[in-house]
Amino acid sequence: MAPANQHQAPTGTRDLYPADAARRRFITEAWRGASVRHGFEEVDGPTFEHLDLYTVKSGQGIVSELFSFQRTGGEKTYALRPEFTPTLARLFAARANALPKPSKWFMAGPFFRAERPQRGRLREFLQWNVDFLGLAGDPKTPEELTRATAAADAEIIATCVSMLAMLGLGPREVRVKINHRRALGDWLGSRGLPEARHAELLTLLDGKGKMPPAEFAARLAAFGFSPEQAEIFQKGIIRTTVDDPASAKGDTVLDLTFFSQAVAPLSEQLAQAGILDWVDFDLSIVRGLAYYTGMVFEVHEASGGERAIAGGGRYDNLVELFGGPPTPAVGFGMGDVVLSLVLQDRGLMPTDAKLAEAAGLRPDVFVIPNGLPESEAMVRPLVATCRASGLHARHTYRTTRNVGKLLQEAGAARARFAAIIEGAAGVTLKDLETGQQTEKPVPPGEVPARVAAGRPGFTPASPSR
RNA sequence: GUGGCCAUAGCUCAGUUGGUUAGAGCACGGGAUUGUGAUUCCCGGGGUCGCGGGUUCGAGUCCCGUUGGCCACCCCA
Repeated sequence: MAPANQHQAPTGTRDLYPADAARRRFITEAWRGASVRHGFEEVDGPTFEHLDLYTVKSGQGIVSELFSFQRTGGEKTYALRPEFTPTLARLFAARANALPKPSKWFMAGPFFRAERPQRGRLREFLQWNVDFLGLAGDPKTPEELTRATAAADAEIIATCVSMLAMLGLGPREVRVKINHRRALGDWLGSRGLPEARHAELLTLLDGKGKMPPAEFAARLAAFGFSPEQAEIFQKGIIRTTVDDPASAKGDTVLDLTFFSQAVAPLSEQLAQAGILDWVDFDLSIVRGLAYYTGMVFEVHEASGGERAIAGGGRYDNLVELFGGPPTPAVGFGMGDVVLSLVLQDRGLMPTDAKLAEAAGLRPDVFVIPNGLPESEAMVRPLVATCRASGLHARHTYRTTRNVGKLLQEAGAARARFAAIIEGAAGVTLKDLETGQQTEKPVPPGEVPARVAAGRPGFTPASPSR
């Protein structure tokens, strides 16, 4: 793409020009806002770790999927972080005794995976991670444990939903698909499926979209499911209500009573959070075969055309695996790539002008000389005075002395005020939104205060304009 | 790692069976216009046509390789 003496960005990375950086900020600020509203505190870790940290959980097979390296002359092998959970577990394990229970943490930052880019996937991306570590109320009885677990699970899902809602997405645009690993496993066991074959079935469920329905049904038959039952799995979605959490009870084709009862406490909590109408219970949500021990969920665009917007679940064994005390935990991750695609496709990404305003990038004042040499000499001092007062002040870099052109530039920069220097007579302040301007020039020294006050004593603009 | 499609200005694209010095719109800069954000008009900077090789009197155009992009597979923590 470029001549030999030029450089290009590595595969799967992005260059961010001002408008791109503004869009990225829009997303990260929404992440941060939802996290803070729900009482999560920000943490972070290194962007690279010892390679071993990632093989503990995922095995050696993971190595080919990540960027690993050694320092020249060094012996230790590092890897750019492909996910946050191992770092999170490491952080929590190191100070577990001193940390409050529960601890509610979030982070947002860059992650790296050495995979071939395609729609919704890059090699460098941003990811928002939200985790609820420990449980409220030191539950002792099974009933207390069930209630506290469901409450934490629902809080995590609610935080995710809250962020999507703030961006203008609703239950018609995105669906939260929830499954329950342990309930599914118990149910399969009750049907007589040996535990050794559960993983095999999960893999099959996970891959249902990549094979014809007939093949899916045929392979389910090997697990003792009838074609009618296979169709239930094919559709996947199970409705539950708070009034009748076991509403699938009457389903004689696929007796899901066990499953429905297992997710009833979560349904109740989701209803209390006011987000049950965002949710489908879906037996085909598997989330790989990794470390999830209970509830798992993914957020998908309703049309199903995109990859998952977010995914997560309960991982009660992981902190212990990384050397901490046994700690129940639940969390999720959301990447910026698919989310951006969904927002763009739905027209929910604000215009550049609105992004600049939301990010606080609008200039307070744009200083314009009226063409006299003495006025031009006053531009930089006035700009400096305004900036020293804490104002966002700009001036032109153009050579033109055409005041109309310069006002146009001030407007294009979305400045709130234009300050037209009239030489020794002073400065005319113009409100660029209302078109009003000061009747008589004001002394330069008064400009910062008048701009800051937002009421610089305007009179209506002349009708001649 | 495998496969398909694609690559001309910052962006969107045109470029005839291979034929002179590669074009348009938008964007950007200057001017018409030392005094008020519009409209209009004029002018200008910008490209070794992704890169390298081959065929040919002649290649943006045809062939091969390569790099990059998009899409799918694998995988998805």
